[in-house]
Amino acid sequence: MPIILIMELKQSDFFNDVFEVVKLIPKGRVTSYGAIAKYLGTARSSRMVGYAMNASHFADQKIPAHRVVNRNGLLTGKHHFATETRMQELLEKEGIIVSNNQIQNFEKHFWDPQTELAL
DNA sequence: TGATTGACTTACG
DNA sequence: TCGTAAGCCAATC
Repeated sequence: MPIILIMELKQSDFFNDVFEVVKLIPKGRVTSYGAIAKYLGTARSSRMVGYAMNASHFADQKIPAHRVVNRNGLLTGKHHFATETRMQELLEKEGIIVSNNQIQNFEKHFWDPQTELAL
C-alpha cells in the first residue's frame, strides 16, 4: 500500500472516525457496524462502516477489525481477512466463543460506543 | 458523467 | 415470522 493512498484515505473524516471508534473497542468485546454508524450520527450509513473496515487493512494495522461484526453477531467480514479462520481465531484468543460464523453470547460481549463512550 | 456495488440496517407488507 | 425494498455514501467501472 503506497503512502499516497493511505493519505488519501485519511482525507475521509468518516473513515477516520470509524477507525478511532474501532480502536477504542476493549479486548474481548465486540460491536456492530450499525452501532458505530449510529455513534457517528449516521445510523443509515452502516455500509460505509463496513467499507471503512475494508480500508482499515491498508490504513492502520492496529485496527481490530475482527471486533466488528454485523448486528446479529455474524462474522460477515471474515472473507476480508488473510484467511477465513483468522477472524475467528483472533476473537477466540480474546475469550469470545465463535461457532458457525456467529459470536456466542453476542449480547454479553456487545460493546455499544454510544453507551460506553457516553456522548 | 452516470450506473453499479457493497464487511449493513431498518421499515413495511 | 419472513421476504423485499429503500436508504446511506464512497469507490469502482
